[in-house]
Amino acid sequence: MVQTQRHGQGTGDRAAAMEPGGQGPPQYHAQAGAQAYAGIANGMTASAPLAQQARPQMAPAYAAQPQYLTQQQMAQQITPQEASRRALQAALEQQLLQQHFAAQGAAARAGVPPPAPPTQHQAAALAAYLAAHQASLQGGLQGAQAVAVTPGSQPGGGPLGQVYAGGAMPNPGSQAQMQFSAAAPASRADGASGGFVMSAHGGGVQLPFGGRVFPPAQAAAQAAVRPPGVRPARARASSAALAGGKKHCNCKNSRCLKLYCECFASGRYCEGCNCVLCNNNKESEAVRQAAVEAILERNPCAFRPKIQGGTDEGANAAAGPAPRHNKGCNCKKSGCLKKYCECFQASIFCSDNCKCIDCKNFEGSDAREVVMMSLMHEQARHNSNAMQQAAKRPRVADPLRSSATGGEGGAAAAAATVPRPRMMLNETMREMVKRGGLEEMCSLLMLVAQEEEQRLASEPGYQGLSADDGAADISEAQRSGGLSELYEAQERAVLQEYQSILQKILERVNKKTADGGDAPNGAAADERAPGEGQHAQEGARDPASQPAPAQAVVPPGVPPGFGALLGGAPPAEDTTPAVRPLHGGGATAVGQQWAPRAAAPAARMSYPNWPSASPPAPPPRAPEYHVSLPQPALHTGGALAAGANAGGHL
DNA sequence: GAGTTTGAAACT
DNA sequence: CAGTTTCAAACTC
Repeated sequence: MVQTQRHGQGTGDRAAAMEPGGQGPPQYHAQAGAQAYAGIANGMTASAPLAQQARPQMAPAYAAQPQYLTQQQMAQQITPQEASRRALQAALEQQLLQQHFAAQGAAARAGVPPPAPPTQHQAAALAAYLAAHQASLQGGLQGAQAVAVTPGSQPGGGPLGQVYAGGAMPNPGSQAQMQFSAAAPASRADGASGGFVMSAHGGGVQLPFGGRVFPPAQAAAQAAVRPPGVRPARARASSAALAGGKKHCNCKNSRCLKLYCECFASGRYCEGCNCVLCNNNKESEAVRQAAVEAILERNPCAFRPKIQGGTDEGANAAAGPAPRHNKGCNCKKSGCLKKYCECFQASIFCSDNCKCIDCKNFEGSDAREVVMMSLMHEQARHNSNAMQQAAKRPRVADPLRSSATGGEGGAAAAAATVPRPRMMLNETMREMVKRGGLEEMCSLLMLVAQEEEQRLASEPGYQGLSADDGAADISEAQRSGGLSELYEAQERAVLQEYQSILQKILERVNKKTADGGDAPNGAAADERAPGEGQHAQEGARDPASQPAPAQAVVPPGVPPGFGALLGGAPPAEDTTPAVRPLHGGGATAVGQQWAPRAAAPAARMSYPNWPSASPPAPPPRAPEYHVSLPQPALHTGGALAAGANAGGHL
């Protein structure tokens, strides 16, 4: 497995750490790990069990040291930290392989070329993640991140990148930094991205070339809602066009060498973008490197994820720090309810870090709820349309749909044909909220919901919408592997949740009526005179008047406010049997308005391709890993638990 | 698809 | 550090 060695101790500034030969902070070398994972890329088939396939492939890389130890050997040789690290790696490795094999299966069903196996870069990314994890265990960092920047790209495979491990440190200023090396070449033969930024928040680790590795607890939830390889259609297919979860930029003047460029900012080479005079590519590596250094000189944290902290999946929302934007937003006109706002885009509430004006992106904001419902409605329609498009499309092999892009051309095409949201409806809803017409709004929403229901009912094969069948439908769709079935199930679940939310709003209106108050709830507070600083005006955000906001913690790619859809029900079919969450994904009580009904939890859904901030780093308080492996049990007093208690985990 | 709006990044 | 300009994405028509 990965031999993460700590060669030094201490702290240091990031810039110094990145200077070749500079006096470094702790150096971690995950070379063995990258080599080990190289075995993953050797082309395995989906016919044999994962473990049976992975292990033999990896064996050569570990030839120098025993890979499988007896329990006695383990007890003698393995420290608790090492045991936890190995367990984590095994779990992540399994996910990586599962993603790959599932994608293979999906490709086979769709008649498209199989996806490329995990690359050495992915392996290196994983190794970096593990290194950061190790650092967090040893350094006691809270909410540690693994951020890999500045690809080394030395021919023949020099240092692949830099890993920065940081986070909310118990001791301000203390940071552990490390460098990992990998035997893998610094860039893929196909010229794809060389650099990457990983966010090791609870939302998982975004691997450099698509794919995402989740901590065990989330992996199960993810697997439960979406068959790997099946991508929901996109919300917007123009500039937000995604490939493997990546956006394509359209930079014209920055040469993709400034942080304006999302590709560059996220550490990726531009690939398939529409940019002009792009220098963010392998060929211009020298120029690119200079740009990276210049930016880091100006701001050493420039490539760090903008969103930090938070809880895992919201299950323990009250227990951990809420995710927040590092710098905070400065929105003036959008009310922080449009994707101009980085907080909103990242699916988090605005925080004290923000300097926004007339902010409506806080917990309990009715204006936010309206926007969320609008988005949800749009998403339901969107999925429905995509489903119909997919159903109409004959399943034939399309040579133009390359595996490199995840074979999502179909989804893109479907998305491109999706009609625009009902702007009039949205405007009407906003107006109603301004006037305090919650009841009117609810009536309207009811009508829309009925319309959707009737429309769906008119479609052949529609089974109707019951209160409890959402999850079962999705599971069934997964088993059948049908894209259209999945969308159908998703839409049903969305409508179900939609129904639930409407019910809640009506209950609130009724309650207010009963209480003798007819004020439009938070809407009145939301609609304040523009120009007033929100922190002065938002009582809801005043810590003295309201408890700390339990942030809506949602996985990356989930539309803001959809968190309640995701966390709760255990997967109908646990696809990661070797991994079990320590604190299972219990029902997520994210903001009271959005909590699913206890009696009829909605099916959890995932919207992985929802355009989100780059890098996609939402949720998260560091997850508490607990992995069942054929290794000594991780005793609670061990590193894992110790790390968790100290917040020193990823 | 063109034009406008918005807010982050970059610059002064 | 504040104000201004540049930039690209989000949004509207």
